Amino acid sequence: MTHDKEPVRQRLIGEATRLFADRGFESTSVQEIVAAAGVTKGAMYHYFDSKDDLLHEIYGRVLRMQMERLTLLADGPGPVAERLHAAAADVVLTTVENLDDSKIFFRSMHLLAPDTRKSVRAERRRYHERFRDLVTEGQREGVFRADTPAEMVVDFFFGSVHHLGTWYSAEGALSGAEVGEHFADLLLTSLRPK
Amino acid sequence: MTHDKEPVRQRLIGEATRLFADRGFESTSVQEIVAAAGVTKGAMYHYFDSKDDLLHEIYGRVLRMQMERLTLLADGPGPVAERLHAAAADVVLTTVENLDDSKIFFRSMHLLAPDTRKSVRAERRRYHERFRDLVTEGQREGVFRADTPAEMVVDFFFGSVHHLGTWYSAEGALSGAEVGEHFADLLLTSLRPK
DNA sequence: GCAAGCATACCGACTGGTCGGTCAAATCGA
DNA sequence: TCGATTTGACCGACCAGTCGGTATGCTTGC
Repeated sequence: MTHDKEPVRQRLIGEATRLFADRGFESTSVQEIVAAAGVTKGAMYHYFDSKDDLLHEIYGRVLRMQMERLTLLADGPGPVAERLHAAAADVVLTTVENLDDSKIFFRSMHLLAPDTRKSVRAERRRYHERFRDLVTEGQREGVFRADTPAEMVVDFFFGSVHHLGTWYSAEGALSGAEVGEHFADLLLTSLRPK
Repeated sequence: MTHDKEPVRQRLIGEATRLFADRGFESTSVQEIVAAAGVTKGAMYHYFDSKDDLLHEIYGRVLRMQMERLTLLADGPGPVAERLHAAAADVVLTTVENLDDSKIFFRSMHLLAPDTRKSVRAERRRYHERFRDLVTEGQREGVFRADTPAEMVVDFFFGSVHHLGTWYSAEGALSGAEVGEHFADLLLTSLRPK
């Protein structure tokens, strides 16, 4: 049970993610987290400065991973429509595969300390901008309609992605990859010139 | 100051909405709410059973209003594409005009007592179903593409709507009506048959 | 006189965080 | 090689403060 080989720090992050997604950040006590991880509060405060710090770490992990994958796909070869399609489908897939992270992300943002929140927002913004650049690129080339601001298209799409956590279920009929294909399809279609 | 003519009950709901949207449900104490409304806890617990009950009331108001408007537009005259367009633009507009409600809605759902949450979910579901029926209607008529499940189209669209609270600002360049038009446009375009 | 509409005073549970201490492993000096 | 010393990982008891909620009583208007 507790003789899990996974290091304590990882276990704390893992259990915290599960609990935060389930009950929310504020409704989860530090006591519950450390109990779930099979350690005590002393251990947690040995690895993290505060409960906020723990949450910050969760955000950091997600942001790093998503940015990495987007850069890879966006800077890859092929026409812009294909790259956007791939990036869109991929972000849906990784979101579904880390649904707990996603739930926490958009539910708890406002609970972060102001400075932390600012840095998370900035990181998120860079991500959105990279995505938006794909849209504007296609608009310049004329393969995407240009009468809707690229910024709004991105907000439109990521709204859908962020809200996967409220309805998607791994036990449902559709796999993450399938939803990704559908979403990417809807996005690309909505960008078709008239 | 306190001699506001607005009845205490309304004032409590109003201030609670503002505070919940700002700091979140769990980070807002009952003390803060009653202070903002210029009364004491005795007053609040006279009108509401609990803090949860207050939150429930906020959900109820939003749900009732949105359902009412959707029914009016969906059951109205005109071709289905126009009705869907109108309904989509309208829900964006009302969301933007009640942005605090929207923020609370998707951030605090998981904090409701299980029974309450269940009833909110059910109500929300009926709303989605009415919206979805518009999509299937258009698919049957052949004016919308049918290779994407209507259910998913609805989830896709309402993800975007729900997330308006995270990026839309009344001080921004775009009015609620403008965003509504753009969103409805994107939705209708994404449904165009090939 | 009697509800309805509040205020005041208070309770018990629980919170995030601290702090002194333990214990095994690594490092070091001779 | 081996004892001494330091270090990192972690425990468990304990704060001071805050929370949602309640019990009771006053004050109006009818």
